[in-house]
Amino acid sequence: MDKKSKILAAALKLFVEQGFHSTPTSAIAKAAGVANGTLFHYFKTKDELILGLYADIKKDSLSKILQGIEEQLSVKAKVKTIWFNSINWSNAEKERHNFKQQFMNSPYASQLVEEEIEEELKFFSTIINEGIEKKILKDIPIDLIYHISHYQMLAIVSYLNLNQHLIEDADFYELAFELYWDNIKRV
Amino acid sequence: MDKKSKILAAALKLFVEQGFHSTPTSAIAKAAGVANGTLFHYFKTKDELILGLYADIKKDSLSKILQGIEEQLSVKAKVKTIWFNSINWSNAEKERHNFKQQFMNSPYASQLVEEEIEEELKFFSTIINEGIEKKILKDIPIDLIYHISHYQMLAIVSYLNLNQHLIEDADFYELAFELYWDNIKRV
DNA sequence: ATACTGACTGACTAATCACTCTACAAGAGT
DNA sequence: ACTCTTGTAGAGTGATTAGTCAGTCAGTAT
Repeated sequence: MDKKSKILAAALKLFVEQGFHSTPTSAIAKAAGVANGTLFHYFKTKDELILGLYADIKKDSLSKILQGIEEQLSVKAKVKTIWFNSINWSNAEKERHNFKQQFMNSPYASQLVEEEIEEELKFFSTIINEGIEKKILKDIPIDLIYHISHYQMLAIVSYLNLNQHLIEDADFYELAFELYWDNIKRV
Repeated sequence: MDKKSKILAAALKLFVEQGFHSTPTSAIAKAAGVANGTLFHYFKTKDELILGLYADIKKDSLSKILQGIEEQLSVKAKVKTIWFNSINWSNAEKERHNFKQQFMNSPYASQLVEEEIEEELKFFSTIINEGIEKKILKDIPIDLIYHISHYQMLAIVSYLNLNQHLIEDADFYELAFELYWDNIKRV
């Protein structure tokens, strides 16, 4: 692993444990096993490191979430795939998930360009749109469906964190997905 | 307003704007119009101030959320009241809401005693339990319903923040509540 | 009057922080 | 052999921070 990756990995771990501002750059460098100056060689400022780490994580999450989406799948199958991918990613990448949440709920989030926020929504929208047109999904605003979907997944991830024994329980996922699907499907 | 309240108010504003750790205690004291030492007279450490502010906000939120709950109301009416109260509180107290979110997603959250977290759940549980027993609500774990409810409200609050024009739209609230109710009611 | 209390002050300090600077090493291109 | 670039190091710096401390002052009880 090159030093830049080591710095990012160490930063992720420490930020999640201690928060952005109570994690000194010196501690990150030390944990990464590099010199103080090396950190600033790769990231001009601490903020750039934080923003860079977020961008990194978002990219990773997005690519994992879109895996296995095929055009010919039914709307429900597509939605289910995204739903599973999202929750699996959050379960598998707890630190990254926590960082994302901490970041999104911090004043840093407002430093993001609007466009960046929309990237995930853009993809989801296509599928939701298809569902609405085919009268499979409720005819309500797309970004309302997106918000509800996003937060329902967060709810499941949070619930699973408190009930670790369910993480391997396939039945639970089926139940949770059907709960979600009932919420957005047309009746 | 006494100085302690002024300190809490100033801290709230600055924490939401700049985050916990990039808000110096000196800035809080200045914004509150008190001397530096006064802040430490009321709060032994900065952490105690942050934790104290959270406790304050939680108390306020809880009391507002429980308003108008009467024993003789139907389960649906009770749930609806809580749902409306919660969303109204978040809309009206944006800064407090943001602080709560920032706090809950930060490493500070883990400093909380388990009991404290459960306070809100305890009240909600009684109602959910009644609903399950009367076969009005789905027969799934109470804290799963709680998680789904909590996050669905967050979704609506977040959606309203991006669509301010709906904040006064009574129809929207009815729609959003029915969406939620469909999710948890027995079919 | 006297004594006492506790809110309040703001200059002060020791520690910590983000970031800079100089130096050096290894490789690549000429 | 020569520079030029890139990566790496870590001591150093000026600014900033949380928290302290010695003391002022208004109010209250005796």
